[in-house]
Amino acid sequence: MQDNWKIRSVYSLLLNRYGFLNWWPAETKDEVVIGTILTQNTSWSNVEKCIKNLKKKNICSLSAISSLDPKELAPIIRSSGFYNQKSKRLVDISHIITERYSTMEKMSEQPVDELELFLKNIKGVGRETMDSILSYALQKPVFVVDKYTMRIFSRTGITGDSTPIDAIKGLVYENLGNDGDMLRNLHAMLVYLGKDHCKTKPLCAECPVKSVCNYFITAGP
DNA sequence: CTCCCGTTGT
DNA sequence: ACAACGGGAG
Repeated sequence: MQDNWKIRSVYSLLLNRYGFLNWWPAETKDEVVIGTILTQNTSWSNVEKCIKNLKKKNICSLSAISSLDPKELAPIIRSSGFYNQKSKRLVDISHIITERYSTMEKMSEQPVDELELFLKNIKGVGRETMDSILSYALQKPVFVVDKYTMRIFSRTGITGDSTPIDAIKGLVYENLGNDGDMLRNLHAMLVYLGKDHCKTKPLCAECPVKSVCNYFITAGP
């Protein structure tokens, strides 16, 4: 057990600023899965339009998408970028999930280890997408590590520059516990912090965690 | 390391 | 016009 005061400190500073966020904008579990694929290397505003298009056509569900031809789906999700890849991946994952579990409800009854093995073998589902599905669609107690997490943890000095994802997750579980709602809230707050302050060119002036951030204290502006 | 891409902000 | 932005596969 490696004790890391800074991570606890960052959590409470973030909670202070953002409060409890009930996050991942989606109406259904299917929609979360669809969103995790569409938002790969893409900002959320681009994804929203796709979701809107899918809803308008009444095909915003895994069962509907599973019977689509990627060729006809591609133009509908165009605004998310990489639409040819994502179109194939989306039809593929919809097929595989509905085939195996029928519904997301059924799927969420399975233990995490089994779900991990299952998800990890799907093309187009990498670490972050898998963890996002586990956490936000299936309500499992999993911490999602994304680009913002890495940047914020490394700048603050919570982790080193290239700490592996598993180590980051371990650090979070050991110091903050593994309550699902808390883990989802932490990830959500880190996303907000990343968008608001911890950008490539950081805006430290109003940053809620600057008091414990190595980047601000030493190298910072 | 390269390819896959549209949207938003400057 | 052009830079910033953001995951995964091969």
